[in-house]
Amino acid sequence: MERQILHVDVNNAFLSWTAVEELKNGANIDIRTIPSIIGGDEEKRKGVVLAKSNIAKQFGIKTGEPIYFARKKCPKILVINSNFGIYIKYSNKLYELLSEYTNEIQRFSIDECFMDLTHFLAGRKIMDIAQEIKYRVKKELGFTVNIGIAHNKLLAKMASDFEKPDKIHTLYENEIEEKMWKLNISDLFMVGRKNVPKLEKMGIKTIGDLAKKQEKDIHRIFGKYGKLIWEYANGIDNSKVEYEKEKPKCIGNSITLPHDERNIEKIEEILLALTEQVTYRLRKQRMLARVVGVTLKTSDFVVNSHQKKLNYLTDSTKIIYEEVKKLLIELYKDEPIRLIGVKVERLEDEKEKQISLFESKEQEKQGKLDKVIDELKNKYGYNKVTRAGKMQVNNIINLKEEKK
DNA sequence: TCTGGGGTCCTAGGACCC
DNA sequence: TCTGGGGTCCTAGGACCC
Repeated sequence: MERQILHVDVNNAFLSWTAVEELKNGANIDIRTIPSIIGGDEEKRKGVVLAKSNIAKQFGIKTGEPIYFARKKCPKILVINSNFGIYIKYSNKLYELLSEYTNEIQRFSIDECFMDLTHFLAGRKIMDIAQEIKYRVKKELGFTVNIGIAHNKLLAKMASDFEKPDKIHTLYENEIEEKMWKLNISDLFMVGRKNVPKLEKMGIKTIGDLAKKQEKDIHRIFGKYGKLIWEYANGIDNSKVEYEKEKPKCIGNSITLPHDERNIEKIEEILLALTEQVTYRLRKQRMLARVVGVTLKTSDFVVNSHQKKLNYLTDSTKIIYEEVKKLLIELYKDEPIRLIGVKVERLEDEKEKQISLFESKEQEKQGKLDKVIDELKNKYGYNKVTRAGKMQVNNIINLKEEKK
């Protein structure tokens, strides 16, 4: 049976949500109607465009580019600092509304959901449901969405990316040639910056050009990735809407520093703050890590990483900090550091842990300490309780509220 | 020009084993 | 002297997404 899939995508999400929040608080201009962008803090060297209004887009401003460029393109642009608390609030509201239509919903990102309505149509036409969702989101939540309708996720996602904003598009198998094949190859999901020039050199300029190539040729040249994008170009995708909440496969925390840093003690202090946040989230997930890693980016944007597989599973702040500190020291070559990152991976459920008869008194003590600190953080707020003593560090590393 | 942060997945090369 | 092949595991790095 053909599946009935929707992809719901919030138009200019961070900017729209900010507009809604501002209007609710009595603002008299709607930032969606002027040249405006949402960006990170330029003073802290996080000055990239995270979202833009449609008018900003007309000036050629692109998501991901430095705010500095955006100002060159449009000197009168209004720049608003990002505020993730707001985004999570509206993301949750959207999710709740969509949940009235099916429980087979996958939160694909903070502003996108896939919905499988195959078993939830209740005699209605899928187009009617999409129209109702679009209307209700606008009326009840105050922002617009694009909705793609198709028989699989890839085509639904491609469809929602057609004309914007506030539009519904279908992309059924018999419409692929007419609606999708004419698009530039860069418009295909999973075809990014690095592979576009390679494909173009092979004479592949549109999605249709890729679709018409021999699968085996693309597979041979690009490996597994080639097979994937060839199938996508032909509208083939059998992946399911993953509506069961999945456990994370890795947890990481990184920060671009306000200034390049070459004082190793300072770097270690930041490393501790990052580790503390990562292990706090790890314990919150009730998971244990087998691999830990450190990433450094130097002032000239060269990225180096070191990781290590432990021969045990742990969620201990102290143990993981000691490991990543060793990795940092191996990695660090007395250069100015722009970014520091910590991550844990090969995660396993806490309950999988073998109960070690030989767990030392020291390990036991650390586990209890972590638990006490976590409880204090939960009670008084993450940044109020910390081991990475210095306020400077606490000020740059903030825990964003978790998604629901 | 000045370039975030959080993820997932894949690949290549080297170590090591039989 | 000059010398296998296959498999697994580990690590580093990179592509892609939003």
